[in-house]
Amino acid sequence: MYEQLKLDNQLCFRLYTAARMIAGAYNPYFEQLGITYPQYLVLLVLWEKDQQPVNDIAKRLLLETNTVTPLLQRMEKAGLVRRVKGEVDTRQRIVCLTPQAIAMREQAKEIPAKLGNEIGKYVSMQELQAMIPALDKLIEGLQQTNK
Amino acid sequence: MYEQLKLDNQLCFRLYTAARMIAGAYNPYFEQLGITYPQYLVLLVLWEKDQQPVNDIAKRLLLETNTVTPLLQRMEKAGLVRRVKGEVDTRQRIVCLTPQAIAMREQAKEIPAKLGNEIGKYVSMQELQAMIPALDKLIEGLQQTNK
DNA sequence: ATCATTTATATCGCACACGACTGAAATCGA
DNA sequence: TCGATTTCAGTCGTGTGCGATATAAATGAT
Repeated sequence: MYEQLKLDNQLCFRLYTAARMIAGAYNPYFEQLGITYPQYLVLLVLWEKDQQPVNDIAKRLLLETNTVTPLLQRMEKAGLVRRVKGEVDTRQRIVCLTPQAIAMREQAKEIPAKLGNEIGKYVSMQELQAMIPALDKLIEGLQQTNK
Repeated sequence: MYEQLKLDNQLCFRLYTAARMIAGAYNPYFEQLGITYPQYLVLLVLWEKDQQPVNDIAKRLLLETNTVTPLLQRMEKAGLVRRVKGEVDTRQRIVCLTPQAIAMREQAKEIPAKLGNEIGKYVSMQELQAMIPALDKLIEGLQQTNK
């Protein structure tokens, strides 16, 4: 009767838990670098393309600006980024990597492979890869719905 | 060279985002009930079996007690649970559903199906079901590693 | 029986996440 | 051109998550 309300039947709980578990597995590596998982995501975005306004970073990570702003402020305090006033559009704040954060890329380079090894002990890469299209469709769809 | 550090190549980012998106999709329903997603998870656990100590709930949700305790305190303040001293082991706090929370089960019954419809617009149930074994293996594996 | 260890819960501090809202700058429309 | 609207970034309040730590009760060892 309440079959649907059983925890074991809920895909969402698994996604929620898996995300936390992976973040936990990343943590030892991030600790060495003095960053957090969301800060790592910001670095990924900026390593791909430096000097982006807050909004572009937020959109890329599918986060709200009121999440990203404080995140960037903490990263600035930690010496990872600078936030300079936009010249074309003065409302914007352009986020730039510091030399320290640029150098950090070399350290971080090995992390995904290490995580991959860790996770690969438990799940085959094939199974993991197979999840990606479904996740992308889910994200794409709900992202529209939620706004 | 830094191919591994591209956001698009990261499974973890997708899990993290998908979990947030689904939570967002749940929110309209939870708002009506005056609960949050983690509180809903606690209710799922207690609807299955009432009167559990804090530790059992935490273990079931794979959360730390220092996450669950404040969660339960908020739920107690909201009139959803009572936390009574354990009689056998006085260190324990047995968490009990209030009549209000028991009644809420009827309201909540429809939620998973509604979410299923929502998500089903974008991803087939088959694809979603197919992810479950991989997620379970991943969670099981990392859960051990992370402690 | 008594002391050391373990266990159950809790507190504290910090870092997200997000809804609601604000202020200032850019843009749009008549 | 000039007032209305939109956009960008930000603040504030609330609710998680979790590492570190505290406290009291239960358990184990001698």
